[in-house]
Amino acid sequence: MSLKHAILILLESQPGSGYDLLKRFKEGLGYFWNAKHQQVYQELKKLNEAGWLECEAQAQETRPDKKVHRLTPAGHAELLRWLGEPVQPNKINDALLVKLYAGAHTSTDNLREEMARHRDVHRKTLDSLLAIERDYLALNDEQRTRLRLPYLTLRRGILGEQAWLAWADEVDQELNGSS
Amino acid sequence: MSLKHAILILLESQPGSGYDLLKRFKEGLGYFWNAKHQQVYQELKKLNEAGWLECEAQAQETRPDKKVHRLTPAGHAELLRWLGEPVQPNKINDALLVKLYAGAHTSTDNLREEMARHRDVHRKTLDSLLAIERDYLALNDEQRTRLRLPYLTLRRGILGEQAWLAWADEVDQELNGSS
DNA sequence: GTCGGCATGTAAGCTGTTACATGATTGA
DNA sequence: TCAATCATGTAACAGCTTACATGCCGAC
Repeated sequence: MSLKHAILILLESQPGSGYDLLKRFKEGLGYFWNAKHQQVYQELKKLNEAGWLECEAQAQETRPDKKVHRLTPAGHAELLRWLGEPVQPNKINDALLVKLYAGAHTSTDNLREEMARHRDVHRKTLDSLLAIERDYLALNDEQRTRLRLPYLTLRRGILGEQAWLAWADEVDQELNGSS
Repeated sequence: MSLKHAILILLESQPGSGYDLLKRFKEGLGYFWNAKHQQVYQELKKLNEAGWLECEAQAQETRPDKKVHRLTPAGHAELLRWLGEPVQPNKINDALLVKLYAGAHTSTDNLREEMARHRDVHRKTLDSLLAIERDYLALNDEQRTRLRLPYLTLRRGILGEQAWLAWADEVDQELNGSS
């Protein structure tokens, strides 16, 4: 789908190696697009073969060699083409909800533990998103204007996680009210 | 992942054909687990081979023959095993956010149109979820108690869609404020 | 001396999508 | 007569995960 285009976006603003990309995923895009290192390296290979990237080996003194990838004009054109095309609405496949749906076949304790595990994950995600938001809000006007669209994606994360946690409260109330 | 288990859950409460399952997906589970007919038929084949289902052909007068699948004891055991096991938190891959993140490379109009398209989809989903909720709330106590866990999954859908739409308002404000 | 970070990949397998394929019946 | 519903599949491909594989450097 759009891992290809996520990579093009990241390399458009700054050329880099597969390893660099993985770090950038963790910092920003990774909150709404996941990729493991194996997939990134494979995708980079494909993007090079397609002529959207070019690659230059860069020797380093103390570190292993890097392969620095940068967009070609064709890659830039492809990115613009993709941006002009409608994206498919997301399909959701949420195993936790499948489990809850069938929860009558298992114990309430089991469900409560499962919810607690997931709540921790969502709580931590929300905390780190809020920390990023604080940093953003402390920037000057010019920087905030430049980052206004990435900031909107951050807001999506924040509102989404808050809604998840509000839902988790409803679930806990229901599970405790009738244990 | 858990398409297998979603199918086991649906067949646990009521044996049925692949076609029946697809209808049931559309009515309930489909709001948080998607599957095309091709995948369902293939999965049914695998589940039969694994010994979790058994299958009986059922001739019909005016309609094509049906293959009715039902859980075996091994299938039931597998379902219980899966329910006792923690599920992985969802990974999110949201192409719309990727596009918005890179929105500086395209026009504001393009982004506004994209948002409008997605807003329609989410609005319609929310409406149908709210309609299901109204039906649920009109049920008697006994029925509501029986459906309380599926109802929680419905609530997840409702809260999630409402949060999405609230976010879309923020986005529109930002996109219109600086067109 | 061991753990985490830097840096890159291959290969097998599972999951999911798209395209192709068929054919009857019912209602507008 | 045209579209929708019923009913089932195969085949090729794309996307993603898991396991395997290597090796150096710096900090604690």
